[in-house]
Amino acid sequence: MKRHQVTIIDIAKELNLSKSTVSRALTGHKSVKPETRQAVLELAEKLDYQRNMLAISLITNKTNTIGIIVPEFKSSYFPTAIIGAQEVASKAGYSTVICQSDESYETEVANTRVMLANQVDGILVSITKETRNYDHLKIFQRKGIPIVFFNRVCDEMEVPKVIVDDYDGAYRAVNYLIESGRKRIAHLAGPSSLKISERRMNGYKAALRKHNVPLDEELLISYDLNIEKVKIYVTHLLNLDNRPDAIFAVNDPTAIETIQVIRKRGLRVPEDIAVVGFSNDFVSGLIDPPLTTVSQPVKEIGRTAAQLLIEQISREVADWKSVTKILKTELIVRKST
Amino acid sequence: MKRHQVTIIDIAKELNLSKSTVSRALTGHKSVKPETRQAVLELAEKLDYQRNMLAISLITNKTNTIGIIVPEFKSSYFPTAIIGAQEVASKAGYSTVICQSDESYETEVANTRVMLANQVDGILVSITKETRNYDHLKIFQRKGIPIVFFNRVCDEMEVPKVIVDDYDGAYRAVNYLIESGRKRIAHLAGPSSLKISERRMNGYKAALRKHNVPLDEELLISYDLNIEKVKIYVTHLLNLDNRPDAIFAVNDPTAIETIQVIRKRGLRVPEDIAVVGFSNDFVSGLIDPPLTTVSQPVKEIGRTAAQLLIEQISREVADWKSVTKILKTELIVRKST
DNA sequence: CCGCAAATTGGGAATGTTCCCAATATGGGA
DNA sequence: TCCCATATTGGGAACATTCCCAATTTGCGG
Repeated sequence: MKRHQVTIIDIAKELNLSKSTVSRALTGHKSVKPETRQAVLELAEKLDYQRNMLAISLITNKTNTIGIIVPEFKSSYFPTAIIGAQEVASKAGYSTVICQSDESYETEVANTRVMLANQVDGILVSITKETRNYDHLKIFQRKGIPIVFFNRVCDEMEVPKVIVDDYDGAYRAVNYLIESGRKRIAHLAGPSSLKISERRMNGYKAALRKHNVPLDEELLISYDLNIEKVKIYVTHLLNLDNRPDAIFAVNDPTAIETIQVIRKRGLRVPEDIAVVGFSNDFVSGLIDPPLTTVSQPVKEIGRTAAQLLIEQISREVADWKSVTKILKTELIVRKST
Repeated sequence: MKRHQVTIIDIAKELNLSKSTVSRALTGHKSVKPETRQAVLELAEKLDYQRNMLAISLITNKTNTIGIIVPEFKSSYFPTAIIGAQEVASKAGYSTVICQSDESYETEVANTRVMLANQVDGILVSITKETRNYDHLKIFQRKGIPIVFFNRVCDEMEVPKVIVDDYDGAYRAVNYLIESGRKRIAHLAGPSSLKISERRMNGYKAALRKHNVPLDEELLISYDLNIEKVKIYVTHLLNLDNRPDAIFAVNDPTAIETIQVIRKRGLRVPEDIAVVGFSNDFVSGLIDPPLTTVSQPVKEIGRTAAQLLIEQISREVADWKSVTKILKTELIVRKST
């Protein structure tokens, strides 16, 4: 399928003008006679003329595009964050290229190549659970292309990051469990490669400590977020001699799956075991029983990240302010506790 | 932020070669001495060289990018379809630009401009519920840029489309309700601007007809998919002298909201009123009660659409085969009926 | 050692646009 | 009517790459 594009030269020829004048008319430059501009604009409209951003970007060295790399689309989390980011970006005249790494390091690397080749002006990244090497992301820094992390951040890079106060959220959730009388609280944590897991785990530990509940290593399980494995771990917890009376899950999908497993075993939530999640996924209020969870301002995270990124892009000099914005969480108590 | 890019000319200078040779080495052309290629490749690697797709696309008149325009990201439907489409696209060497029209006609038009300006090789579209004028989409046809509709299609354009058998799915759902003893079945339909609503409504009517149940216009309500309005309509239905004993909703979010409203009124689902949805959203099996719904092969829809699009792109002549692929649905019976 | 074909490399146009600088046109005051 | 300032327009380089055609080098048989 080869096709011919309408170019400013076509318009110029038709109107006996030079391409320079047409270009000026189209970009709204002042020094062009009103009638001329009018004529150009009309003909452009008539011919369905569309400016070729490829050529423009090639010259201006700016694509007005930001890239977003997220690990998955399964929960409502990333789609929601993306909506927030797009909102801010499009208001600032940027379009977005979205890539989904499918929790695979390989794919993430490939995605960064796509972004680089497409000359994005900056990227927003939330890394995969597998990512341990950050060379593919450091390339952006080296090339002077701004990068902002959100949610799943890379600690060894000095760039802006947007996260929520995971520690505090987890602390409050576990604190609530203890204060409502739960004695043995298990934590189904995320992989240690993610800072997010670590912070939530620390919040969990801190709450136990505050109430002088000794940490029982048996009740602390890290897993790789592969949802199928939840069954194994929860079953294991239920089989303990002294089984837990509450489970704090690292995120909502995990909590939801945990509830399913508990129920299949004939136990009741929350009577036998309370369950708490993290993130307040769209589904969490709808399931049975409605899930108690720590809510995050997800859209706001996307907005903030985009804002930070665009700020960096429009900054003249490369003084990466390595700000870390920490947004607040809120404990939403529902029927699962 | 101005930055300098590493170009093939930098590499050429460093190695005392011409840019032509470097280009050939990089693109894997045969007529270049192995040692030369080796040297070029090594230096490129060392300098973090990335080919500038802008320039390449400008010359080849091909961006290897497909655009995807969807109305929303709130349900899991479109994210899932996008995953399917991306899967096929990236296997074929295409990257994707995703735009979300937020159910706004204006935004959709703006999105098509972005796609055009970015010279996408083709687009996948699911229109907004507001879209009634299709000029912005017909531009693509006129320019010879392939377009494929999925889910929410435009009937007045002769291009490939991917849909599910909505009629049949709705028919089977309503048929099931009748056969399980329901007498008065209401239908909370979508806006008449969407063919999808029409087809589902026709399936509803056909099932009634088959069982000689007269169509009660009072029980047939079209609404604009603005989820907040569900409350008004369902309340209205519940206030009828002869209230329905079943509600067939046009999609899952509507069905879920319907259940909430029914329960707030102190009625039970399914004992008092059965509810059926459409699409088998990720959440549908998790809510209370688990929702009976018509499942669609969503990922497969995305895959098929992308496949069709890429076929069109690689076709030499513009013989738009206006095929309409109709995928099968399946009735998933759960506890809400 | 020469000639010729094959292998390898170089030069320059072309892609569609912006932007700088120069060229031309316009108009008002002397 | 002429001049000069201002308004308007034109010409060409530049962006990074590909690709065609031409130029140069290489190697092998005689």
